[in-house]
Amino acid sequence: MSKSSISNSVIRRLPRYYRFLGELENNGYVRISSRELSEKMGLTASQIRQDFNCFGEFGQQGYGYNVSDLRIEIGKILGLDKQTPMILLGAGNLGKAIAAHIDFRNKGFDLIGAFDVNEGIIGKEIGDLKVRGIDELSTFCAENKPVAAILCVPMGAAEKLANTLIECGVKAFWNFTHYDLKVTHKGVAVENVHLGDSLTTLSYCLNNLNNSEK
Amino acid sequence: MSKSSISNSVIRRLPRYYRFLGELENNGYVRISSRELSEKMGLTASQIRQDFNCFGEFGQQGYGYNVSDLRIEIGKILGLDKQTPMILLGAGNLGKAIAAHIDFRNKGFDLIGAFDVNEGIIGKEIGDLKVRGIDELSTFCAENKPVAAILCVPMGAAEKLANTLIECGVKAFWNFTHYDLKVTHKGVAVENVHLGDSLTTLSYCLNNLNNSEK
DNA sequence: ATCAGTTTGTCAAGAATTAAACAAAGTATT
DNA sequence: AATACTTTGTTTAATTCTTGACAAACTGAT
Repeated sequence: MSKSSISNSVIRRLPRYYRFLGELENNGYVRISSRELSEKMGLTASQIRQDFNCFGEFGQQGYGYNVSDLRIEIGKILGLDKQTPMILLGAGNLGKAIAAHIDFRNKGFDLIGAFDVNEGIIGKEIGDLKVRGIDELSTFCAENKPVAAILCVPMGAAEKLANTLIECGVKAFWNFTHYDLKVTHKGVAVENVHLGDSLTTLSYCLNNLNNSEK
Repeated sequence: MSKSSISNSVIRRLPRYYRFLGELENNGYVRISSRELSEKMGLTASQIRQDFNCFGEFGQQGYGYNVSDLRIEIGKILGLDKQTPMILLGAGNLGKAIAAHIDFRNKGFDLIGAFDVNEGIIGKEIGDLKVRGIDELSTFCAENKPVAAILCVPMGAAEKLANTLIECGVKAFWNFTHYDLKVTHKGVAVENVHLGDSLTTLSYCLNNLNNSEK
């Protein structure tokens, strides 16, 4: 209720801070200054101090920041102390790979179900989950109350499915479809991934390498 | 040599413009105004006009933009008229899924090889490619001159592998590892994806939904 | 051909983001 | 305990990005 209006730029940097602090901790760092962190991360020390100050005063003059404490604080800000129940929609190549590849527990989520329409996929195992038919979706949601969903379905199915899920109480979408999911409903969070756009951007950068020098 | 210093914000929007223009064309649109496009994309018309103007004058007063022509122009800007040879490093779950899921040809690339260290994976098929052992990498590069690489290897292997590939002539990296690949070498393009950070951001947004209203 | 309406390209104002600067408050060593 | 050094939190300045405004130029209908 307190910390409204954190800028999007700051939010986008938070996961990276969290990641670097974890690595520092693993490498035995107990404390770190904004200057040293800025060198490791390729940012300015000023920006780091200002980012952290959006959420409170975590450092100490003359000392710097306690790595472990700061990491825990940022983890709380990111909601990583929670375990939001999440389901996967679309258990094809990509959905399966994401379910297997991501460490959900350390990202604030708990993957509790997977669904597909393809008869050839239904019943198969993904990790310790069995893929369910999409017809079981509403019953499952009523019983297990998932709050987040991964969308790995074809573009055409995305919008309708998202609306169904919202009716079932889903409040967060991690969207890998080619459909730009809009945040029309209030109180719903959307993260559009768009791997294709990412690769397209790389194409631009590659083809304009020589021009980029000022 | 002409169009230096296009801002990163503009570049990040280009793939989305290209995508939307493709959909418009498929839906039979011949022309579109910045105002109408802005409504569809959720941007301001002013921003769209200024973005396009970074690259030339593609519109016509009183008429708008020709959808097909504009799409082709943006495609050229993005380098999508090329077919840059690309290889995949790490053909596990994620690598396989990406290779299968992405339409490389329409993103300016051509996937010509896949490599792994795991004996259980070497020799398997990914699409029409056979996974090669990593020991074949330098020979393959010498013969086939790949210019881009997808990194889907464990974090610990990323940096060393990237340096090897740069020596082999690779100039663009699509990096899915947890390692933040830095662009130290001049003339090398890097696109770090970091799916974990994306999910972490979603966790933040979900846990701060109520606070985000001003 | 003229005229009302539309839409671009561009300039200038406004916001937002990033960087620099520095006093205040700590640390560490003598 | 005193002094030199370090580093934060915060203010101020610079830069970048976005939006608003409007003349110039075109369309399309009369």
